[in-house]
Amino acid sequence: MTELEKGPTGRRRGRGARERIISASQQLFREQGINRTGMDQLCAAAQVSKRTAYQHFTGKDELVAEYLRRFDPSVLSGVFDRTDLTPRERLLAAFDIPPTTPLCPYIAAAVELHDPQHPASQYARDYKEAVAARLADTAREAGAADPEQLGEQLALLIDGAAARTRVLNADAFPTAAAIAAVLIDNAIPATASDDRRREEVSS
Amino acid sequence: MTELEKGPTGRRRGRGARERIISASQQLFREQGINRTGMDQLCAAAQVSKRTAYQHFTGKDELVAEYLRRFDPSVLSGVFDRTDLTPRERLLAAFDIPPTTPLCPYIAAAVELHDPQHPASQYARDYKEAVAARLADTAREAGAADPEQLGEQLALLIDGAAARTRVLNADAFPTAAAIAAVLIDNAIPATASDDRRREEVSS
DNA sequence: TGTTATGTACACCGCCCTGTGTGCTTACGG
DNA sequence: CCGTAAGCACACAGGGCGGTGTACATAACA
Repeated sequence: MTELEKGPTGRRRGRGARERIISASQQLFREQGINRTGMDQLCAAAQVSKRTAYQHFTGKDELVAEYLRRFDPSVLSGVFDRTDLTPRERLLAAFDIPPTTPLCPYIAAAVELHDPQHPASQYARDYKEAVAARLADTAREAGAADPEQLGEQLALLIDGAAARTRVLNADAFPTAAAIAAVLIDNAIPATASDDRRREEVSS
Repeated sequence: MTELEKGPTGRRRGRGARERIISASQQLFREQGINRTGMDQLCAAAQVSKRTAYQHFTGKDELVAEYLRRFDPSVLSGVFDRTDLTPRERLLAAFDIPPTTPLCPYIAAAVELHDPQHPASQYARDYKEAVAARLADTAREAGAADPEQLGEQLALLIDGAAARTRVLNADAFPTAAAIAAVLIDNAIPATASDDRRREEVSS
């Protein structure tokens, strides 16, 4: 069954209702949250009948899981694949988020679902660990003494900035970037090639 | 830990139903989240009739706001008022949270309510800013070069650890504490007192 | 052509939620 | 003692939610 997983708008037989549903959920779940988005509204936004939606997904939970599963490409890839930046610049670029980003949906999902056993919560953990791993890879490339530690630290900074931005309604990523710069400089033994700002502690 | 009897509000003849309601909401909203806690369940836990609850609070929103408003004493005070610690130790003690703490309820509330105009969201902002201010005060006491910046940075670390703990279901505060130690040491010009501890082993 | 998978339109169910209306019981203060 | 206000028990309204049943329409492919 369902061999229609052709990625680009699977023009198999129907007219891609499944993609429209996922696309609508990407938008609505982000804008309004998961619990505040009803299936009626979602189906209306996707221009899909409710019956069709429930033929593609056994329930809302499965849709939520798929919504989280399909996320990495949009945020993760854009930063780490830039070859025009040095590894150190790439680490810092992770904190240059466009102001359009509302909030990391994985944090929101973990709070809203409130069930660590939920499949979507598992995807959230996977994503968070994947981000930390990629940060660690880049940290290793940059010559950090303990790449795993630095990766975990930078990941924590990103999450902190995301959470704080949400609560305070004010961009907290510059603060996180400043911390990241300090951590990176402290973690890289002695790199003369980079433009790192040696900090003489005020003075 | 419901030690609800005899609040200062018990001036009337009633048996402090209001305090019981707030106490129950403290527990249930934290354990289950706001949206997942119905008024029926809450009233049952508080041993209060639903009618009484709605005579004390015009609606659930008002109760949620009050739930957030009454929080600072339990978490905030315990750390900053310890005179047995040096300012630097006090800053680090903010990351020594007991494992009983589920998650900063302000972050959860901001996600669950999803409305920056909600009065509870305003309380959340006030609290976050108050914590940052107290951290800044302590940082100033510790002799930091830029206390406000350090306070904001440490506050971000706390929020990041809270969010990450929630998503990954694993304690992230040790990592945050390690970052905090680096930031503090970098921010304090030259600690002649030299009370800096040995480097904590960060997992 | 016909079959089958896919999608549509709309009504519908049961559940749980916030919030009320109504009448009754209790505790206190004068 | 009685009066009054706080609190209680119970039922119920109104609505949104997730999810389903049924009958019909369309596109692809044999």
